[in-house]
Amino acid sequence: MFDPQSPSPLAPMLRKLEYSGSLSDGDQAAVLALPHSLKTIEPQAYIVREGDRPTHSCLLRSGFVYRHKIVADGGRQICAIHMAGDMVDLQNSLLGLADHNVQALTRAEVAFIPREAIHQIAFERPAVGTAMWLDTLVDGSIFREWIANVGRRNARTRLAHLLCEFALRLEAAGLGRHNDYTLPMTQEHLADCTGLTPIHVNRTLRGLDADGVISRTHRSVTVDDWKRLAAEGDFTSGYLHMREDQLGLVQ
Amino acid sequence: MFDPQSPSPLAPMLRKLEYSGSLSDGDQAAVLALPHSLKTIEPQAYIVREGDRPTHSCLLRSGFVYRHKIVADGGRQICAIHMAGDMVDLQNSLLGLADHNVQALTRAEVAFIPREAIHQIAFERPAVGTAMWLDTLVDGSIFREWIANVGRRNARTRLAHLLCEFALRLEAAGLGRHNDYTLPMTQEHLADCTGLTPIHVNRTLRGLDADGVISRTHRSVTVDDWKRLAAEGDFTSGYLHMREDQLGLVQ
DNA sequence: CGAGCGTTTGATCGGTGTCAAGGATCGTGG
DNA sequence: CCACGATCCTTGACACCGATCAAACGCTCG
Repeated sequence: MFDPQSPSPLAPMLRKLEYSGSLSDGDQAAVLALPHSLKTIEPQAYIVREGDRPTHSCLLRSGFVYRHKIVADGGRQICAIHMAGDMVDLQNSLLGLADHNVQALTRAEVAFIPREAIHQIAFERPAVGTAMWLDTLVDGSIFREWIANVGRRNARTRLAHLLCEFALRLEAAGLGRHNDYTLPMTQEHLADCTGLTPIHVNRTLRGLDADGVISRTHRSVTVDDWKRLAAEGDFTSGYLHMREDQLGLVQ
Repeated sequence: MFDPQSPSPLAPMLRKLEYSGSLSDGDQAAVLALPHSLKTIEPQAYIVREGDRPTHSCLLRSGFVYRHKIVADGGRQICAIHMAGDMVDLQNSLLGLADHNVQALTRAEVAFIPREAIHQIAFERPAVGTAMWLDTLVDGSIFREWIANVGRRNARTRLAHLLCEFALRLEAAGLGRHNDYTLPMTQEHLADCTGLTPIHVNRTLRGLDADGVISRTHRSVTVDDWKRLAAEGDFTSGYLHMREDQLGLVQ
């Protein structure tokens, strides 16, 4: 069922779970041996729709997905972006009724894990349970920061902040470097993350570019002046609750 | 230590924890017997400040508290309001480093519980642990709704939505009725919940009042037309994840 | 090489912010 | 019980950030 010689499809999960300290060999093996089914999701495809009653959580093995809500006038608000290693659906599956949509940003490889298996391992192995609980608390911390971002910052600050967050999370996930990374999002996605229109996102990004804070080519972002970007974005990394060694040279 | 005849100071905790089904007598007794120290917090006093390393969670026994962040230009964004029965500080104390402030809105009676005791009961009694985990997930769900509220709705819709949320949560907590309740917040607080200015909150509330949707006298809100308020606020109760019997006659 | 999607640009509009000042209400202390 | 002071609410005029509308451009991928 699980061959310890070859990397398990669930291996990306360990990185996030070892936030609060490393797991014992037994805990790690138990995580990697969780029952699951692998699936590839096409770009734009929905993983969960608001109103669904999902019975599985999913681990994102590669690619990007985002959570969003649609409001009355048709507007879309993105409330989270997830990348390889993230547990994407504890929120909806444990609560029973999905209160938001989860959609693929790029092609994504996921592993669906039955909710009961998650629940079981959480309480049979407290170190794993604690790690998963903390993971949901970190998600909550990022939600709070996003509330402040869209509620009380202007367009330029919002975007600079978002770029800083992506920089650190991508670097921690081994998907880029904080001062040079590829963002698989259109300006419309950025607009829906920040509560702006795509037109204004465009103008604002060009402003950051013209001022020498960042450079952009297609989807890749180069941070020319990290300290300035962080200052413009009112960004401090505390709310991400990363370990020292994950923060690397930044901050 | 704990006299089952008289109500324990921790009794308000049970209401929230029994969301996912009732707890056994043993679980209930264990919750009520958690070590704790009682304290009264004056209005405006801080319970946790950003940057603190809190070692205790606290149960809110009476009164109201709010979570907020201060951004670079001095603006304040409130990201949650808590009322009697809520566990206020799982987020900060379990994560270690506080990423936001928690402040008293009114005089509040709280019970501080050591973080280790929370952690211990969560894993010794899976039903309690599950209930606490779900509680943090519901908090997260509300955060997501607030992101959408400040990010993609106009002033009138934001405020109507907020009033609907308070209506249901206050009623569920036994602190009012959904169509007639007292709100212990100033218009400045409402502004900081919705990412608006107090002046615009004032104009918008007057508008809702003039249009016969609500009536206001000092801090009390009467909902004259619940269906209309919910429609104006783009409000559906799903994201609150309340039990059927808590939703009462609404929806 | 062509089609489609995403980006860029300009002109104008409107919702919300800002500034300033007056008015109501509540809690406090005499 | 009344007077007072502080806080909160209310109102108006004006400014501005970001939205909206419209159209052209350019890059990618098939």
